[in-house]
Amino acid sequence: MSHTLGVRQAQKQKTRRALLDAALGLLEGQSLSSLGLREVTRAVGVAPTAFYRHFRSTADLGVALVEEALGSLHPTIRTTVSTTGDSEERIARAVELIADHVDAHPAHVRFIARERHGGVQPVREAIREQLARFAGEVGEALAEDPVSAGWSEDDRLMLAQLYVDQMLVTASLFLEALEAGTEAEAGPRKREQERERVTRLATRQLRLIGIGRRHWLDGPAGDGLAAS
Amino acid sequence: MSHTLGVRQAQKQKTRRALLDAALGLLEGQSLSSLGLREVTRAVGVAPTAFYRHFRSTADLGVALVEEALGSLHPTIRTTVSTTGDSEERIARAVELIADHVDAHPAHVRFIARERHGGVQPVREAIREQLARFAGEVGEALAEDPVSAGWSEDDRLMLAQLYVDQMLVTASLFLEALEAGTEAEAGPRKREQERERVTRLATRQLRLIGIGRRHWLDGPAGDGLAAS
DNA sequence: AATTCCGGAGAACAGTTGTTAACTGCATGG
DNA sequence: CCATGCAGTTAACAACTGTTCTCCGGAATT
Repeated sequence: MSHTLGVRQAQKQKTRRALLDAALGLLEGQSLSSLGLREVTRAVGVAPTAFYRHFRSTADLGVALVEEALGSLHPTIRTTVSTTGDSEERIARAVELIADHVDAHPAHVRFIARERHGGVQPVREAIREQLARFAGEVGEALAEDPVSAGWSEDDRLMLAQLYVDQMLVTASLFLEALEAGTEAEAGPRKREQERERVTRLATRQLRLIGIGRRHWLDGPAGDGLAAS
Repeated sequence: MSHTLGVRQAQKQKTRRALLDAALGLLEGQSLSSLGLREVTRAVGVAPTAFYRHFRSTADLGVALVEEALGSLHPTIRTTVSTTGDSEERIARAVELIADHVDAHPAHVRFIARERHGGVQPVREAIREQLARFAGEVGEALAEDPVSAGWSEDDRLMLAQLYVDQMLVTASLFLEALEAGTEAEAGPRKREQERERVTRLATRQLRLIGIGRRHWLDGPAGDGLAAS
């Protein structure tokens, strides 16, 4: 099997990595649709034409970045959702997991949030596809949870999508909190505060959704309260 | 009062409008950070330098677009949230209102979704500010709703933010549904189907949130079910 | 050991970009 | 009616873009 890959392909993948990393760095201050091919190669210290040996265009590179940012996340999400324990504990663990992920890979998170609705169609498509996979997997995990016993698959999927979107919203908030501490002199003091604020907010939002989930099958007339 | 504005300023606002409209059109296929000043003026049929008579930069134009897209939406949202009636009816009305707004102003919706996390900081800021105002107003409206009686302001605001984010997610889905019917031969048949699908999805998600809302104060141990 | 393969370099292309300066014509206010 | 103000024009600038073609050197294959 893995026969150490040869000096040739090793170097190739090395500059490929350099291109991806440089692009990700440059994308902190702009969107993909304005990222120039030359800009990337210049940052790496390589000739513009070398770019074509790895990607057809910057859009192509963007799709590769999507794979890198979301592709390896599927097992993590699966195990997080289908973990056992008290409802409160599971929420706390999920929120903490999101916060840690944003801390570890802020550029990836920013890239996904930015390009999900960005100006490059193939990239939007790639993100949509990955998120749909997430929703499908969360939906499957919900099927094995007694709280969702008796739910139709349609309902499980609508909740799964709610969870996935909520995850993205929360990740984006954590990212903003991270950046709030990088604003000149504001210092890591405010960053900590903001992080705590987002944690509390996301936790309570997930809690409310969880409550709605537990009473979903109480019956259409079982809510006992008319609104106003 | 309004003394017919003079021929001079009338013409100025006319080209200003043309610039804004042309930019909005061009932004359907790219993001603001890649929108060129010359590109806009060329689309209008005006000299590049004329741009400076109206905006300092394309970022400036973007901020103006944010105002235009969200500024006039505050009264609509306020009345929608604090409308009376059955919970189901209110949800249906809200979803329909979102769908109609996307139909009427698709370019505005796409712009906001795209630039909310886009590469131009002042525009992100402007959007964040408007959405925060929305959340605040929804929070106030919730205070006058008996369903949220006894809620802390903090809790009202966390629900309001959940509603606002959910509104944006739903609007974005309706926009995708709209575009699904513009893909070559797919025809308005699929568009209608997709629109119905999104309507059903958003309705049930709001329903679940509403259920969670009604049971929010049932007490921390009142959920009667342990999760797995 | 000789030959093929291929990642990267170099130079050149036509076209684009934002910004400056000095101008023109016309509605406006005195 | 004349002088001012100002939206829009014209021309030019240096810098940048994506893409093509030709070439080089060294690893990979035979």
